[in-house]
Amino acid sequence: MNKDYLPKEIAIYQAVIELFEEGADINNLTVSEITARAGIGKGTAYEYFSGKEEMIAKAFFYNGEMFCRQLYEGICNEKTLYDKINFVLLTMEQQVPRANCIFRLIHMLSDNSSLSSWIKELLRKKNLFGEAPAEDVIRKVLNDELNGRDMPSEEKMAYLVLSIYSKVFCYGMMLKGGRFEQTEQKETMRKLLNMGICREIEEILSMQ
Amino acid sequence: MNKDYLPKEIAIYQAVIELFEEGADINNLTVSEITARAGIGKGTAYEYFSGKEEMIAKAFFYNGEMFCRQLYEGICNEKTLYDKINFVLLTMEQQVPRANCIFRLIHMLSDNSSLSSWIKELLRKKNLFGEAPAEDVIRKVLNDELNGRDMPSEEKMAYLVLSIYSKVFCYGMMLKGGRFEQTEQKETMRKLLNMGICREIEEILSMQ
Amino acid sequence: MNKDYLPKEIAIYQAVIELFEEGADINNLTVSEITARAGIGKGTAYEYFSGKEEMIAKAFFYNGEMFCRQLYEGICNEKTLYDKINFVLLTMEQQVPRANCIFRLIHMLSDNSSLSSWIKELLRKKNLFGEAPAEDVIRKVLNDELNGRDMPSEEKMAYLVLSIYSKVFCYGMMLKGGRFEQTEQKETMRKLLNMGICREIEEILSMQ
Amino acid sequence: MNKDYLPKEIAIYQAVIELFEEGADINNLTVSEITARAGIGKGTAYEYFSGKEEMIAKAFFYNGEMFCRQLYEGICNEKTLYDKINFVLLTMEQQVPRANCIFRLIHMLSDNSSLSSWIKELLRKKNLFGEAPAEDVIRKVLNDELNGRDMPSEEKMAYLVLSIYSKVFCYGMMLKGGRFEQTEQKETMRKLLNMGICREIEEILSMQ
DNA sequence: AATGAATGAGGATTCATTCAT
DNA sequence: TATGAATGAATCCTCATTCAT
Repeated sequence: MNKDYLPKEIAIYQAVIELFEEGADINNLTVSEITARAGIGKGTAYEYFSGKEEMIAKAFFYNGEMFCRQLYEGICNEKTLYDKINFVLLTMEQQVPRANCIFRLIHMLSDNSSLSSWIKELLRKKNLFGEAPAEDVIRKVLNDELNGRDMPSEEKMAYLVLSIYSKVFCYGMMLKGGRFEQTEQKETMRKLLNMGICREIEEILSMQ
Repeated sequence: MNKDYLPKEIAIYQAVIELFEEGADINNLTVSEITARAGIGKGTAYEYFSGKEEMIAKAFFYNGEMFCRQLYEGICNEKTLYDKINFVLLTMEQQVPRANCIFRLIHMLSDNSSLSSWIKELLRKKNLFGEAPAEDVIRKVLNDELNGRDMPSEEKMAYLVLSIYSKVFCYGMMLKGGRFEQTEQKETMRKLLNMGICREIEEILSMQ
Repeated sequence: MNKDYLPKEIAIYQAVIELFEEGADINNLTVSEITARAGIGKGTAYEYFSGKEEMIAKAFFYNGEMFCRQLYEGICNEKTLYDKINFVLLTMEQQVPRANCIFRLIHMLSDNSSLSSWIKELLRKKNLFGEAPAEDVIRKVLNDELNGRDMPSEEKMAYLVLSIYSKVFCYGMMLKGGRFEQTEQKETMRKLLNMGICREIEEILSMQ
Repeated sequence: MNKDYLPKEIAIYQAVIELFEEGADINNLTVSEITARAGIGKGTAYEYFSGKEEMIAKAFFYNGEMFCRQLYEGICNEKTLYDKINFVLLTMEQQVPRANCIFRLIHMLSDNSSLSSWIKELLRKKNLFGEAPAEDVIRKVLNDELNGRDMPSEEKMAYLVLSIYSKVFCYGMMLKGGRFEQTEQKETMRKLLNMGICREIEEILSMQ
């Protein structure tokens, strides 16, 4: 995996992510800050990247890849659909800063910024599109669940994916926004969301 | 309404929104561009705003208010819940650029940028929080629907709001991302989303 | 004349020329140095010029124009051809630093530098080419001399111009290079050059 | 000859000259470009030269030496003064790129650049001054011509050298500048120049 | 109140040079 | 001896903000 990435490259990625998690605004991040944090010379960064934009875009992309991979591995360890979804929601609750990076990445995609172009380019290179990496995970989970049952139409699948994605994503956004501060609130909401998702899957699948 | 806003103030707001809709990146918008588009002198803008950030934040906030107001008026003209939701989804399909401004506003809230602080400050001044303006609308619609029925617990209300909000928001995001290109695709998705929302409301309300 | 030039523009031109005359290498001149010397803000320079190159190229061009104009006025005050040429050679002896700017300008034209492109562009805008401004002056002087005599062929005229230009130019170059240090040396050389030029004109004109 | 130069040294010289002939601006030449073209490592160049300036200055100096040597050999093969001069003018016409390097070298001498200092230093080491290498050749040719006649005064010799040098040099400059595009134009000019030079030599020598 | 010329702090980027291998 | 990865000083240029008019 990481064989694909050179050490200095990763140092830059981590520096960017750390700075972001510490509250920096990516649009005001400076190359000096990044390289100082990464512990390398300013000029060195330019041996690996064409410019600041590439550093930041790739950093978020890299981080997104790692996060999705971990998430997917965690999901695979769970048996039931309910537990899988619960794992995802819990992970988001527990790893708010890491999740924020993902949200920022998704937001970036709908910026008109040049970071947006970079991210889209990176997704294209991996044959992925837009929210696709998350969508991919959801589709895999749904396919596992469908095992032995009738495959619903593509429209219904797309709807299910959107429905699940939207709930998970917006729950995460609201967590970040500081809603649901108390633990019980989160727990209740998590259960309602999970039940809602499971119920909807059943309903869609039972439509003939 | 607009009595609250001075003409030059509005000129700035419109300039910012126009530039954004034409593809400008808000983080690279310059005061020169904004005032040139607004047709006023650069110095004049500083008579009305403390700085660039305030101009942009308030422009998006103003635009969001106007959009929500229009949306709410449209909703009020519809009778059934299904039609109300359909109206919202259709509006988003038909007014992608305007909707984008709203999405950008929502994204801004989870930036670490100073624009984010400004928006939060503005929301606070209006006693609103986070996604609250949208949430407000949803709550009003739900309350209309609940008329004469048992009020569900606050947790369930919060869940319903999140569920509805998330579907509408993420549908809009995907529209912007270029998914659902064909008209029939959009129509099918719109119906499925609307049915899903209505079904869920019924289910939550029927839980004792 | 100077109505064509704004005060800050001239301030930049003079700063560049002064710095050059003080021994600065134009390729290592910095915008900071130039604007500091001109007594204006760094940013201000960019209100008048697209970049450093334009500042320097236009400065030398402006200086060249002024020098040629003065030279031409001086020439017009002299009666005989001999006195005219003597005036030019003397001027070069007495105003070595100013003359250097002209030489540098001429050298610039055969650089592959971007300054070269700028200068060529400026000459083109004035419908002049290459060494043409100097050539122009020489042609005017020759025409005065020819008054009432047969006009030689264009080839011969071109040759005369080249011959006169080359002697004057290379004498200037050698002066700059520190040759002919003693006053008598200069005087002898000046006389020989002047006689050579006059003799050659006579010879060419007397060829049938 | 080349025993004086190490292979890597020559590789650098040729790289610099090639890049210049291909249109590079010497002031924007980078060490990377030079060493890449020379086919040696960047660090290696620093084993042979103290820095970039030395590389470029010595490259032009080396090239100048080679060119002058070849030119002188060619001149020696010609019998009459007219043919010798014709050979020089023809060589310049036919080898414009090579000649350009010489002109650039001469221009460099009147720069205030550090390259200028290097060139001057190199000339000093060879007991030569300024335009001296070219002057040397001219003096030799003149001495051959004077064989058996009265030696003119040093002033007159200096004048003759300047006169010849200036015509040849400025003709080359104009060739480079794109004047005299047609073959016949060049031929006519060459003849006029050559005749002018020969005539002047005769006149100076016949002055008692 | 309205303006826009002037400003200079700030930051991205380049590239000559070094030095560990 | 040969190398090229790493460095950071140096410099161009942008643009938010001010202030004299």
